[in-house]
Amino acid sequence: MFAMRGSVWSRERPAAAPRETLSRGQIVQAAVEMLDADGLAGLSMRKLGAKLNAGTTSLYWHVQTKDDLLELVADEVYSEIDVPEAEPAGWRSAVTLFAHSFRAAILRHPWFTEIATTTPSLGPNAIGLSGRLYGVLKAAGFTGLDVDMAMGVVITYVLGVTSAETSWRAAIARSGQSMREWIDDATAQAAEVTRDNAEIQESLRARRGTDPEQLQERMFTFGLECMLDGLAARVAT
Amino acid sequence: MFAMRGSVWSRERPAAAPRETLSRGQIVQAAVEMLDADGLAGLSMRKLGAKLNAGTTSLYWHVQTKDDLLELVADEVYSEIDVPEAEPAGWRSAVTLFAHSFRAAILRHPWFTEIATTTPSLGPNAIGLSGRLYGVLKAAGFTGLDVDMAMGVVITYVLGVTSAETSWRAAIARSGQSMREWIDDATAQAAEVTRDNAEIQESLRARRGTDPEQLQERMFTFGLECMLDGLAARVAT
DNA sequence: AGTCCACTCGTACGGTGTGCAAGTCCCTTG
DNA sequence: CAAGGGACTTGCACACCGTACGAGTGGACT
Repeated sequence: MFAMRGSVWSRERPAAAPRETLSRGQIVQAAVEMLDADGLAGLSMRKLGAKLNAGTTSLYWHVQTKDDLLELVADEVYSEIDVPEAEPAGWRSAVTLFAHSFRAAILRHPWFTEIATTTPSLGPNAIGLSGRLYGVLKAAGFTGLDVDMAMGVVITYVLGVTSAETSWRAAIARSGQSMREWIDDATAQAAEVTRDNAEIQESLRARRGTDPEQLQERMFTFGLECMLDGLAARVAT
Repeated sequence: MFAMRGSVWSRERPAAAPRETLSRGQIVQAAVEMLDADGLAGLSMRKLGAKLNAGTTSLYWHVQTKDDLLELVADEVYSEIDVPEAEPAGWRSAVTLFAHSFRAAILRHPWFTEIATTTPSLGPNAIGLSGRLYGVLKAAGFTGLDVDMAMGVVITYVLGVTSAETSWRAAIARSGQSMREWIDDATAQAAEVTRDNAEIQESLRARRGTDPEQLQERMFTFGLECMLDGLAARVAT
């Protein structure tokens, strides 16, 4: 042929350029985007393949199963969470910041709770995070099993509260109603069931009108403070 | 034919017996049994129909959608939970008993967490339970929003901790390993990732051998006590 | 030039939830 | 007793799912 070996034309792309290939990181990242956009129920291997311009089953060379992928994706979220050092500001402040950072990450990725409450977190980021939190609590003066328990209790508290939060946000989104409408309906339903309890009726009426998102955050810190009070009472100063 | 009208044979069943028909309660009960046996992933409308000797789509006359059925089924769990009165033993004891009763119910129906962290609980049993808990806390001296927050915080704490617990139990069951093996593997994995953190290494080594189920319960009450300490400090005596 | 291996992908299988329209039974009314 | 109507059941079909499998392809090595 015309092009000789070594001529410019014979290798438009650098000859050594390895074939463009899918990678695990690429897949995980695309999955995160898709989850953020469509939620857990909206993620399918077929759609994910299409989004990456790849055949559906190509993904299965890089990832054993969809559940495995979800574990990878969940571990990605842990990488977004801060665990400050205990040093200058004290353990209580560090744990508080951690908790808020955790909550913020979850609210950015609401699908996270569904995965995290279903499969244990054993990815490197999750374990690394535990390690740092462990350090903070140990430095705070907790000893023996108390370190593990304090850690577990804080983590699961955050997960529990935010699960509740994301679940009703999702329910509202599913219903197609506005938040206001949905809450009014739910309150009406509650009122119906508890119609013989005057106190609750009054409380339901009283709470109407307060911003639920803000209320949710207040509750989060309220419970966190309670928890931390209890922990503080159990640490040898 | 031989049998005359009115003879015993012509109507084995009392003639007026209305056609045997599916009922919502029947469906819910069968679903609970199936869930207890096979977990959430093991429940399908087809299998449920078969179990009830009914066509699959017959169920859809009594229940709008599978998700609706799951809500009904979850609300059934709430009916198994005790909320003692605050009266003789004090609010703290009542809430403690409630929390343990809640946890016990969840451990009996591990699939519950997956539903409860996904969809808000608005069924009559759930709301009724909230009402009673509300009464306890109000009687304890909480006022205004604090009642709601205290209630929410306790409920979500229990849900959070037990979610973690059921999730690793399920993971073990899925893996086919024994609990001991699985934990050893997980610990090894954690050790690998945190290999440069001497404190954790030591802690991991120390915890090997303690019964994880018992440890889980200790952690549950540990966190609960912390929470209650914090709450106690916030209630006007 | 030939071999090997990392990687891709089309096809197919056995499931899933559920909309739809036809059917069956019983109770009520004429 | 006949006819009508509504409560309830059901088979079929659709669109979608996760993934096992085996054939294919391209680049790097010998």
